[in-house]
Amino acid sequence: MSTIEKALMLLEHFSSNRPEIGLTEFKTRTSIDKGTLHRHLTALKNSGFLEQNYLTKAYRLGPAVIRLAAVRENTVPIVKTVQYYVDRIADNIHELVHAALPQKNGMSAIYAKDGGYHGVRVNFDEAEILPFHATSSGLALLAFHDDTLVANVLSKKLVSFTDSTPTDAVDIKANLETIRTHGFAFTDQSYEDEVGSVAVPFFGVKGDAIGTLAIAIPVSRINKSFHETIIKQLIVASTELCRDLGGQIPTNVATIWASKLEA
Amino acid sequence: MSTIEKALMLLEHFSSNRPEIGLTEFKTRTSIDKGTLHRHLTALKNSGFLEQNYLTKAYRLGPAVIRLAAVRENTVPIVKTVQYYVDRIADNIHELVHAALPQKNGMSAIYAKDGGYHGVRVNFDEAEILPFHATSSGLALLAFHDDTLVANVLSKKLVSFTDSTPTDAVDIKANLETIRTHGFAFTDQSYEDEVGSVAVPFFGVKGDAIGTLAIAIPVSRINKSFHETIIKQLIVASTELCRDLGGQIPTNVATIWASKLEA
DNA sequence: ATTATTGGTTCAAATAATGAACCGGTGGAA
DNA sequence: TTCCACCGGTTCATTATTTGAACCAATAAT
Repeated sequence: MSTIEKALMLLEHFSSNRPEIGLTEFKTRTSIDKGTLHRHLTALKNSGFLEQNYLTKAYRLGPAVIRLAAVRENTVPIVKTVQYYVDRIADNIHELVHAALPQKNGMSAIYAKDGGYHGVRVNFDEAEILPFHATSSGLALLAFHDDTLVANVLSKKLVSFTDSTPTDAVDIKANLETIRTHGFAFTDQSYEDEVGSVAVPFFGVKGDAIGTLAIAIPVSRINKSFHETIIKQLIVASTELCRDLGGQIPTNVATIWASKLEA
Repeated sequence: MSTIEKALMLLEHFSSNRPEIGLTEFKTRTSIDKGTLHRHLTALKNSGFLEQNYLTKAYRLGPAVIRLAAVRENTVPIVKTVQYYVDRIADNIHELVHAALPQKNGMSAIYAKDGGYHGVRVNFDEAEILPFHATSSGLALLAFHDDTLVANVLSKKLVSFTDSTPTDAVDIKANLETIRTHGFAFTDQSYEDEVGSVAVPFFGVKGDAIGTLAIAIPVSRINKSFHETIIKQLIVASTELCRDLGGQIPTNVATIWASKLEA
């Protein structure tokens, strides 16, 4: 792996939950040599990707990422486009809805809205990395992305988050096949206890999944008719979203989705 | 310079005006060897910082930057905080107002609003890099940031954009001194013909300038009383912004600003 | 059909990355 | 105070990666 990739991997450790990381903490998290780490962090700092808390010396993300995100959003306005649909679904079904994009090691929610006026809410931390194998977003993406990503994900150790987290590569492969035939993914407490989720992919110009729309619900509120309502909403939204983004829904998926909507 | 920094410098070439860049174009823009470039671009692509237009093979910014910006904004919500003040000023004075943060080679506008209902408008491209020496934003930041940045900027070649662009390091240093005594910076067609601008810095916890609030106006509309109105608005907004961000206005600046407001 | 231009690859030579040991400062604990 | 542990940061010989001129393959232009 190139030095560049090694250094950029360091940025993946930051999240809303962990906004600042010191040198020693990085060392324990990565088991990279302290000298090397310091050089990499300094390079990232010099490039504006990190800055240092001048009191604690801990590193946090720097201003360069803001500019880049603005340019990216100007180029491919996914966030802005996605917001409309997430809001719409959230308003309709009164649950926590989010859209996520794939990163190297999982999905990252780019926008979420909790339309709920329920007492029990699903907790949600934007910009957290959602593991591919344990979340409906991740599975929905894997199922409709290219096989190399699937192979890559399954070749690594599959962390268990709850008693229901699938950690067997064969099981997951079978599940991906099911997801392909159904046109959506769902999970039952595989990432967080008491939380189920449903996700559909949305597609890019090549007809490959470039992101997902998903809903997370406390398991107590899931029942068959609600499940069907949710799926229909997601399918409709994803269809319109693909149109907005200039994406192509693969014909087999389009067929499956059409039949779901009729039902 | 480290390989990491060299690779990350490549990202600076992207802007709203230039969202996609091919290998050969990169080569002409950077005069880095094609082999090296390709390796770097591939590393950035593998890390999610770039992705490729699958038809033209040109590179554009990737989804990783979106996640990072979300985390950064969650950590230090500058963009969100700044919007309120930019909007307020724009609504009051009906001109193009923007807030900018320093990047490696200039300022980058993170938010802009054109409050104008004038016929002649200043053109503005968000996420463009505004050179330090030719814009009021850049000068305002230099004047109140640490001296190493000033030395760094002045040691490089100072590009001329118009007939009025200051390109002499001594002149600029003198101007920075003036800016420090006035508490604000202004330029007259030094970056674009027919456009003048005024900027004030805002400060971080250490009392160092971490960004700027600025206004760009067609020179035809500038006059003394308007100039004074603008400066007052900027000073008030920056003061409140510093409070919101937990920043410290250096005492000498605070004194200067207070006297301006009384006038 | 030919040429120019594109993105991408190769491999010996040149250079930068690495990491064990080290430094200096800070904040307890004895 | 003295001691120790822990922090961020630095050094320099060893090692591994980066580099770039030449090359390849595919596409677009003439």
